[in-house]
Amino acid sequence: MDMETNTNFDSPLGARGSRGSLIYGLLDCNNFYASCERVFNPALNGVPVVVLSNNDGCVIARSAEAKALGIPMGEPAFRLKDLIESNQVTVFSSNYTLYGDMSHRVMTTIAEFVSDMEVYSIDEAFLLLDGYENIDLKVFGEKMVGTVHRNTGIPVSLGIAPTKTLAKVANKFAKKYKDYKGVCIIDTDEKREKALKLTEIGDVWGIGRRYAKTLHYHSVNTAWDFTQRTKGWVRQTMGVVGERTWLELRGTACLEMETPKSKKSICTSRSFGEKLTELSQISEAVANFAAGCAEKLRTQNSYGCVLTVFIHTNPFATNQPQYYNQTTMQLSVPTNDTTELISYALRGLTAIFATGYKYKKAGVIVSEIVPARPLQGDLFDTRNREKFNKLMCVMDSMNASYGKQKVKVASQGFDRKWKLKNEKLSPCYSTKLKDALEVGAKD
DNA sequence: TCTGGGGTCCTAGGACCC
DNA sequence: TCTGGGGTCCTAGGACCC
Repeated sequence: MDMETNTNFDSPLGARGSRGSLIYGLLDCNNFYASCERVFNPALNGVPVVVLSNNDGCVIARSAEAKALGIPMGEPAFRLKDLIESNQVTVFSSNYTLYGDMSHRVMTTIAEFVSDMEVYSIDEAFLLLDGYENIDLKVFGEKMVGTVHRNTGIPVSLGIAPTKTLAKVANKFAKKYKDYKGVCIIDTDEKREKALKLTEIGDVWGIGRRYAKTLHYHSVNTAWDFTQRTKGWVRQTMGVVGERTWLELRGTACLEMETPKSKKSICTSRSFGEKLTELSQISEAVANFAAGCAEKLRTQNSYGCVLTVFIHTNPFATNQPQYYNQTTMQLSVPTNDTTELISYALRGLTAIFATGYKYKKAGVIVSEIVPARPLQGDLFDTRNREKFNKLMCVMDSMNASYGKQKVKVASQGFDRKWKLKNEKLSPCYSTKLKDALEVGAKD
């Protein structure tokens, strides 16, 4: 359906109707990374801002003004050079320390309003609004949205509906139409129908590029078209995952709130700032990736049993010889020890490294993660685990006090040829002072 | 010249076993 | 020539998410 056919363009679902069984809320931050950069630099309000991925590769966040210029999500930065210059777009390298801290502030504020929440990503949380039947959800939602904005400086939007997938749909409307004041509620079948008819099938949560193409081929263009197909057809075409989306869009909740689980796999990987050809250079990078995985494991108090190393050349450089390889090792004893994971990772790298290629990226993945080490280890394990455990504790606490990477293992090196580019990094406004205070306190 | 990083879940097919 | 059937486990690959 065309937007123009709507009489009320600013809030196409019309006035609020009588309430059905509302349960789920989805609150997410508007243009999160760009908004974070703005919080500490108000001069950026009203002007186009974009944030680039690691290595200053491609666009991963855009302010409304940048979107209006037609800058697409995921576009490589080098292709946007002219557009950026001619429109004076402010460009930032991604600053995950800043975004992580701002995210925490937002989530903490939401938690003051809703006890049952699921932090779904760095900038989104699902809320369970069961038991809120007797309050005006529109008023409640607007208060929450306003408070988050006031307390953190980050603008947010809230969608409320009977299922998670519909809450996602509602959220898009809350973002798109000013009259909703940041909160859109789908609480009747009429609104659901209207919303789904205005929603492109590819914009539905759970429908990616691939399925969108298939569905368009079958003349399914809107979320509403999709819901009008039979369950059997959807099951056949898209499996159980598609069937769930179909049910959710029809108002039957099949995705519940999830409790945070410890991760099943942990990956640390990067593209290199410059192409690497020498095993020694890549070893340094891989040692750092392994160290990164070890730290993440220790943070969540767990141990890995399997380690994978991979390396590859630049797949976009089609005129150059390509190489991709990976190897996976079972570890003799579950571990989160930096030195041990590094030694496995380097052994793996040596096994898969081939000379004569220009390498672009490498990574380390730890999987089969367990919460604790089994009491009965490997009988032939000769490592003094007690000692290394203490060493790791000391390393973590020193790095916590004096800053990341101050203490590390020799093979992590100082050369850092593999280091990524981030030429337009903003200062860590939100954590700089805190870090200084923490160092001071421990001094 | 220059194209991110970190996850999850599901399915199909092969190996293997009884 | 004829050549079971069912279960489990593992893995690779494909799809999705932010």
